[in-house]
Amino acid sequence: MTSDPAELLRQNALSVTAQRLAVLRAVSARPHGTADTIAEDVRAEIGVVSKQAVYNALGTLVEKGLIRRIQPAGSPALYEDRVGDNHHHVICRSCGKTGDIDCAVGESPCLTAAVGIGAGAGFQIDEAEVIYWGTCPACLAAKPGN
Amino acid sequence: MTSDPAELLRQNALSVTAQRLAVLRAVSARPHGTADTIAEDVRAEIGVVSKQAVYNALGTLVEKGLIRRIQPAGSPALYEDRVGDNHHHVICRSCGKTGDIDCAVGESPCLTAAVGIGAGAGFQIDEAEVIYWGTCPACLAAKPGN
DNA sequence: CTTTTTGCAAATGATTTGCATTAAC
DNA sequence: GTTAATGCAAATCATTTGCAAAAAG
Repeated sequence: MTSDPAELLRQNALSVTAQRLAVLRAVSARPHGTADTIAEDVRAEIGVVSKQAVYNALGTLVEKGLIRRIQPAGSPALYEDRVGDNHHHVICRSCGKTGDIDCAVGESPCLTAAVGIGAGAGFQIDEAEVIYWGTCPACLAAKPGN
Repeated sequence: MTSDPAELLRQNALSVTAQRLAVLRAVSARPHGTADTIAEDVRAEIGVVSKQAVYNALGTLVEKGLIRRIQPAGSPALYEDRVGDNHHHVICRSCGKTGDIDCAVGESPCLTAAVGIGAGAGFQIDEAEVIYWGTCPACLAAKPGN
């Protein structure tokens, strides 16, 4: 089906370029990478890419729903290729490590939970962005008291 | 108890300055204001304030837990004085209007839901940041099809 | 050949940083 | 008088924008 990156692009009326393919691959290979990280990975793969090509590709891919953008407070945006499943993220305050968390409450609990409540009543919710802030196991071990 | 702003500052080992008091008041008076909005409000109250004093005050107050910072993707940070209660936010994609949403699932469902799950296992969660994206009633009415 | 994308540079916007001046304690 | 906070300017960082050159369809 849509397992082939090039095919995936074509299906979305996008030109198939080496940069986009590399970006797509980089996002898959290293989930939760920043635009910078991805640019590096892409460079490692196809030599050179301009920062704009990366931003451009990422933006387009997000628009088409091929990848997802996560924007944590105060940090650069992260990108991942898990789309369509309602999952959320944990971010370590110390090292920035990011993990996935499958929503524990069911299918899309946050969305249903939010509809028609108090001060936010009447809003037509289309997306729930959930970020858990905390400390990852490694950092917990490294700095027990400190 | 801590109803007096000046007292509140004192309790947190902070100097009581006109700017901080005004910032505190502005955040209470206009929840979900941006740093800019707050700066304006403060200026309306005490004449002049530098942008830095505002950022400074907001940063300190957030650190001390007197106010809360909400950072929506791609938009300037918002500030509010509702702290300590596990509530979330809805933001309108069209007009940016922000509303509060009391967590429908109970006390601190998101926190408990997250502990010890799959890829995020072992994280010590200390905060759940939830932002619902959608369209507010006004914008829904204004642009039905468009 | 026409349209889209890349690449380079410059622009934008929010937030931070450095340091002298000023106010708080 | 000493410490902490303000104000002004400059710096930083992620991301966007504009436009010519290059590649895709």
